[in-house]
Amino acid sequence: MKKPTIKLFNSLKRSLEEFIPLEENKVSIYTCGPTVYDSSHIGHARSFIVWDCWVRFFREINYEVKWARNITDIDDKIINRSIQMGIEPQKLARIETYKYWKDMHSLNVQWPDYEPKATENLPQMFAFIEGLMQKGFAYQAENGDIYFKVSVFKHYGQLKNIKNEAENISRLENLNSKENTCDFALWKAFNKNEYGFESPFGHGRPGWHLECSAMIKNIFGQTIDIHGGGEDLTFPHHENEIAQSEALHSCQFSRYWIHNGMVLVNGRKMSKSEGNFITIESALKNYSGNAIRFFVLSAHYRQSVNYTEEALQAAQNGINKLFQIFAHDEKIEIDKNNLNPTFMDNFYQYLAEDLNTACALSVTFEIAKLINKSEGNIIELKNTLAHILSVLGFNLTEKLINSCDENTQNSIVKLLLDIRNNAREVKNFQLADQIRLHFEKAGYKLKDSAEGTDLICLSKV
RNA sequence: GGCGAUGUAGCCAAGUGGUAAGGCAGAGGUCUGCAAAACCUCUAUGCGCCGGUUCGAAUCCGGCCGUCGCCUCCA
Repeated sequence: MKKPTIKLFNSLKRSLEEFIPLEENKVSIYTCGPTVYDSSHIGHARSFIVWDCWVRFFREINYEVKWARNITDIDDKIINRSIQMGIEPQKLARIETYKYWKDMHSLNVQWPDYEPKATENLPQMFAFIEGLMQKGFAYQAENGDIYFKVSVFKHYGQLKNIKNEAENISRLENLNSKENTCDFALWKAFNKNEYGFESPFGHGRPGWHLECSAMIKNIFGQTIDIHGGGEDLTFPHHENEIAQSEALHSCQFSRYWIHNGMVLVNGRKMSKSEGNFITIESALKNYSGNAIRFFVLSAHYRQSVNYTEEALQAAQNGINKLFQIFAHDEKIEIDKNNLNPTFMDNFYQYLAEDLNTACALSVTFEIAKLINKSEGNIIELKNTLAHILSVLGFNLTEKLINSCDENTQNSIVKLLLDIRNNAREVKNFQLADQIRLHFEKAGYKLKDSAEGTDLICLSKV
């Protein structure tokens, strides 16, 4: 297969560019992960699904991908929440990390190759700060805080597109101990009795922006191919990452920057602080992980999308229609040597054009229609459809039919017992015994009494 | 105020010069014991508004209006 030319919208240049990796056939990609202090919501889900899809696509067209996605486990929010809950910050971080992993699993988001945590990279951060101080890009204020000196870094404002100093006025009026409002904290000093870590600069906590720069340096070195994140992170987070890393290394930090659009609720950004969020966990009560993924992928990743129940239901109906095709298959096995070249080519072209997943999804419906009409090579078409769905990251093991949840199973058992008791009443013992035998084969003994019929699990007696 | 997006049918959403993908919802039909699923047909002479460039514009240019994001923690 010929590798398609990938174009992606580089936020750094604000234009669509051909992707040319540093090393041929290799991609190093870092995406911003969560701050683990509370449940992830659909906005987070979108971001994680989009990066998962980028990575899956790169792998599909035979790039050797190294993907890192961090976990921010030091943060004021974690500390504040943990105080409220009366537990250690690191314990809260672990609890929330497990929940996050569970959400990622439900959404079929792949494990990244590296998942660095801030708390596990403190020495790297110390070294980073020391390097910046030695080069004159950082200073320690009287209160012990260490700040990055923005005025010394001449290339500040690449992502934000700042043209002159006057535009670069922060809304923050509080200088604290900073020399300039634009300067940002690399290290925040705290009293010994407050939560923090020992460092060469005293007791305190690292700044958020520093974390990503230090971990990227640790995993990938000075330059990576792609850095991704939500578009709300472009400023100041990503701008500051660039400043730190390029100041220290005197070379380009990330060659391409990709940013995903926001999920809106009633026209407003879904966010914790607005309180208008739907957690992944709660959405999964009504819709499948595949439906959430379908919802995300049916819009271009850079657009903002509105979360509505109607949209999620539409996504659920859409994905159900596609999976209906595999409803009677025991399991889905993909033979990569039996793919429809025309559809695959179209599919690749769409994804290669800045990951146009909406168009890529339209290919699946074209194939589905042919299969449902029994036109063409059905085995090849089904195989192609399954493969495309897997590249988009859908979970092919989610069964549509012949499976039901525990509540439904229990109610069906009750229904069977009712039918059997009705049969006994009308002396249809053949049917009653047939049902009894069926339960016994499944490992349950039926015991009739005046109070009704009890179900005894033989393996638990 | 600065920076950046965006406005396409009831809803979601593709489409950067050649005559409006796809999905959801809806209507009618085929099939069916009844359903479900599937299939067929229908659903924007028009892409926020007004001008301009062009043989030709949703697409390019200018103006206007609306919406959103960032500039403060945020995916």
